[in-house]
Amino acid sequence: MRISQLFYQTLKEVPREAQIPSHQLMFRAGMIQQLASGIYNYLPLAYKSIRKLETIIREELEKKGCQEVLLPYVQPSELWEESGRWGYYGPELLRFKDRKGGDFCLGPTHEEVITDMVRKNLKSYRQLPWNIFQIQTKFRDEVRPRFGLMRGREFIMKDGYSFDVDEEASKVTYQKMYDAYTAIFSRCGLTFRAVDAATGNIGGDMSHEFQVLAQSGEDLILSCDTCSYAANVEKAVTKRSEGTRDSSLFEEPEEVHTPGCKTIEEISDFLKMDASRFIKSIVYIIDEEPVLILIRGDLDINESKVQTIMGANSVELADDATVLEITGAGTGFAGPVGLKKKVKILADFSVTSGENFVSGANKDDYHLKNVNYGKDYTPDMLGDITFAAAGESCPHCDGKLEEHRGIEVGQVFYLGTKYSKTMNCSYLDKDGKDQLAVMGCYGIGVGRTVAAAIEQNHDDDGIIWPAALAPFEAVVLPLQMNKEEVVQAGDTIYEELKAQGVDTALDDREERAGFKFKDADLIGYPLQIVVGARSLENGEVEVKIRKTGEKMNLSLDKVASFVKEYIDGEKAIS
RNA sequence: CGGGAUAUAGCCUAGUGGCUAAGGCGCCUGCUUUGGGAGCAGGAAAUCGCAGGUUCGAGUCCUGCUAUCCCGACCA
Repeated sequence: MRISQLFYQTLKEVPREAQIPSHQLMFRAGMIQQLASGIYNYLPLAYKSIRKLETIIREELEKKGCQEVLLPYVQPSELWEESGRWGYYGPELLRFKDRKGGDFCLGPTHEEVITDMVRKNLKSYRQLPWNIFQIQTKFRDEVRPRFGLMRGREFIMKDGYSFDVDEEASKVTYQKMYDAYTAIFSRCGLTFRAVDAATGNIGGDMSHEFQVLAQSGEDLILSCDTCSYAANVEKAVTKRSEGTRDSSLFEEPEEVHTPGCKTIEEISDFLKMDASRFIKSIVYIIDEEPVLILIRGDLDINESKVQTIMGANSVELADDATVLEITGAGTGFAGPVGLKKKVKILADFSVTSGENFVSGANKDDYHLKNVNYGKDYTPDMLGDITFAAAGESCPHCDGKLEEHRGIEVGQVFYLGTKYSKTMNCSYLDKDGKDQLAVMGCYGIGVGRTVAAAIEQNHDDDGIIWPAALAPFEAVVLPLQMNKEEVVQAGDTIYEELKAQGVDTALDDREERAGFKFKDADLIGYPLQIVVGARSLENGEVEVKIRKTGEKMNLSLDKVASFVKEYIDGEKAIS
């Protein structure tokens, strides 16, 4: 590619909107343009990187026997009603009507469509396994899109779905996909961790996220400093169980007047007691049923763990009216004592250690002192529903958990029969009996992975592309465009590199040397081949390695082979 | 959805009720220059987010709307 013809423009300044390095740099390097909140144009440089990632994805998936399709991104409501998700998928699902008044949505994911497609073709166990994927634009009307390609509303995603005869076969497929993902992100030259993940409302009961480690990551992950355990903070567990109490220390409950003290902070200040001496009692609506959740005052409820423990589809806070109806008091004065018959109670292990807690009294402006687990109340369910934290023990070994920030670039789910059941996707087994297909699903955020690569690889001057994702692997920079021999040498090297199969750009613009250097650093070509009058006198050019800043002089006849070798070496790193 | 902020040329900004809306980056022309975003001279480019209002006079004040960003809640 001759850069004089490339559709792009680099900028010295960034719009105020761009907040994180990948967004700023992609903007400055002329890779993306915003069209609306969370919706972007991909310019040639960005799309080249995206296509390179897509190629890696295709190669690795095809090695595992996956097949590529392309499904519609406009989907009829009927399928979503069948799976039940039309009802409880929120406004994130962009819905609209066609001219006949029929309900449609833009696909945020494709479980429904793929399951429908497969069930129409699936007859016999002999056909399975099937593992089908697509790379396509998705739309999710995120409440708060941000950070450029990191969290867009419209984004490119690879989504794949597997269909197996039974759980055992499906778990083999899951492992294959896990391995494929590991290979994909390794080939991209990314530093990442595969972590245990929550399954959210896509359902299923086993999942890993692939997290690229980066400061600006939106996800918090915990990993063991000793073994391979790593998990999203939503899912991370630590060694926890029911605690112990000394019942000889139990005192009788006693009401205490606490006017206006609704939050743990207020009541803790008012009574001059530490937050850990309180039981936080919060009413949730879990699958339309109220549940009172208890946790120690200094801890937070991990809704994801609640969802898992309850096997629920939705977990949300109850509104004030519901709280009043159930507890007989305004929000802020709920407590477990005396509510046993009115509402189901879920307690965290944290309330089972120690004695004489303070909780709400289910009476406006009153709290109850000396509340004891097992004596004054007994929850219906007990479990670990708090967040794990750095410094706690690893659940698998004696190590300690440490904290990292991560960007979720991929996720694999074991779905079981969640969708094949509601949508009746079945086959006949050897005995002629009807069986449900067992499914898995597997996603990669394509644009996000490219952005994550930049988050992880940049400096003050610009992007430092891993060779595998670089829009161009090398750039040739003729410094004096008015000198025939420089232009000639540049052209020759450029042609040689292309002939070697190196994806090369030639900066043939009538610009000064400094300008070309700045642009090359910003765009982040892994190698810069500097053709200048000075070194050309010795029959040499200078090669700069963007990653290390290292510069070396090479004779003209050695350049192409050096570049080829270097790039191949970089791309082989995994 | 709650809280906060912003909206002036393609981009970054100045403009604090009063003359023709100013500067930098970028763009075009010419000259000069050619190893780290050069210099000089000239030029094009703005319905000051939209609508209404206050005022002799509004980019500037008020109201409404829209869009964008930030924090939080949310997020297969």
